[in-house]
Amino acid sequence: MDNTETYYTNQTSHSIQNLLSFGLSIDCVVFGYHNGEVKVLLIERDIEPFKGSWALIGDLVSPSVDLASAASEVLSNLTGLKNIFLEQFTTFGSIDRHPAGRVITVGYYSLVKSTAQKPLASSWAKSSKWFNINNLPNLAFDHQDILGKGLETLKRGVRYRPVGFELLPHKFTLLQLQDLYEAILGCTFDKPNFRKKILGMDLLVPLNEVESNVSHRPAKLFQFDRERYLHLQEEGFVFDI
Amino acid sequence: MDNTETYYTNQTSHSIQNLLSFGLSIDCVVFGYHNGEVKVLLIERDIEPFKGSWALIGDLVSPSVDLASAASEVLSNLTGLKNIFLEQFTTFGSIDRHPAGRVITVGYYSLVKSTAQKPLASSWAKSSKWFNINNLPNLAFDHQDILGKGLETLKRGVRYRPVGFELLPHKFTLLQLQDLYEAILGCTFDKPNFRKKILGMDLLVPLNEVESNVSHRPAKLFQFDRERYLHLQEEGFVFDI
DNA sequence: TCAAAAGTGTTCCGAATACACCCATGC
DNA sequence: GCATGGGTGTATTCGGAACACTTTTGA
Repeated sequence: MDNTETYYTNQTSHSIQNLLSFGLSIDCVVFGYHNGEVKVLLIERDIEPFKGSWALIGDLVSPSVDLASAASEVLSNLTGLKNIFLEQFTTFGSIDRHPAGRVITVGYYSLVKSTAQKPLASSWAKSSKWFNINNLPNLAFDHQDILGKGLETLKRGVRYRPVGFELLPHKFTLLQLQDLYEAILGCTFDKPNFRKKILGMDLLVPLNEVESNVSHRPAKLFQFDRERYLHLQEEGFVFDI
Repeated sequence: MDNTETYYTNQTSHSIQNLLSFGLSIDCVVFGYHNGEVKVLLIERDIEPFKGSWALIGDLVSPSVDLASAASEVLSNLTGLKNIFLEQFTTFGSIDRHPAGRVITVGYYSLVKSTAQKPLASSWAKSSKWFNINNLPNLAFDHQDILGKGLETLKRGVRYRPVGFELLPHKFTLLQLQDLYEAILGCTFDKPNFRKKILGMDLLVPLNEVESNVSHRPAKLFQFDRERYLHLQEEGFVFDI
């Protein structure tokens, strides 16, 4: 890796230092859902810069690991969360976005099935907390922008792909599903029509189970059938709410 | 930028070298359209590695310029193209994607109004050429993947946002527009219905001009009204073909 | 007058909407 | 019984698909 200069002769100033002078980090917007509220997991920084500020789940990346693995590792190191939905959206590269130097960050977003447990395993963070997306604190770095873009991505994604189920327990009622969509998209749906539409897709498996401990008629529980979705998708079906 | 170590104490091996050992590049999938064919602009590499191979419009990025500016510069340096549609899609970060070391690349795609002119201004490339997207040569690096992802992004984008117009001349006929959509999406549309739908959106301004030199009834020319689109968008209108 | 493409109108069908209504459970 | 949410059925409306048709030009 000595004379990378020769690989790109049209740029005049590609010394080795220039070629190698980027830091790379990953910032992950972790979304959760509980009691009708869409939430984001943030950590409180216990170190400078932005000590005491809230921030996204993020860290620098080691050059020895590829991007997708790095994202999983960051998430698992800082929260203990593994094997959950994790997808790249946008890369942020303003010159001054990190006070320590030029750091590019790749934005990921993640969807968690339950916000009940405290997901922090071990980290340099003082604490972690779920925040309602409509009531966020000030964030470190440019994390406000990143979170905003991530939320946009979620809103778009949830309409055309069956990713909403990643935020619900495996077994859920149709009303829970509808409430989730209403919370994310900020609108309301007609209950009978929502049922017809979602059941008509033939993607939900009705279970022989109902809610319990509710002071009204208990609702049937359903489960998302991923195999079925993949099969339908191959035939040209497109999920659309 | 001496002791970045202290900023991220949960990672054990963040020496300065590790923090700073990423190369950053931009690869841009430049799309064009001509005579019913969707095309991609490629350059023939005149230097190692992959000398003689075709590659996307791409180059290393200097740490002193931000990501969006870098993308414009790469495009303009290698093709002379300026002020055209340019948008980020995905970032690629496999460990071994560049033989010279760890280089992350941010994928952009660009839409060009005419593939008629030879867009190469000056570069380290032997030549440049427009290739039909259905008849591509072998590509350098992981550019096959990047191009594929870029094409996916274009297909999705063209359906829900009025970006198709970026590939047509300012004045165009409805059939040209329809042919463009059919070429990109790989399907056919019913002519009367396509007209009704697109005109019903109220986004096209009919000009007092017609085609010339055609051996049939000349078609009216239209123009895309961007102001109108932005206005409608604010009212909640979503472009959809 | 013919070919070729521009451009219009009309019917039909299915999906989305808007509601009205009944059902099961806890208190 | 009654409050609460679960669950079903139906009439209406709207947009898209299919397709038949007329118009205008060059050769």
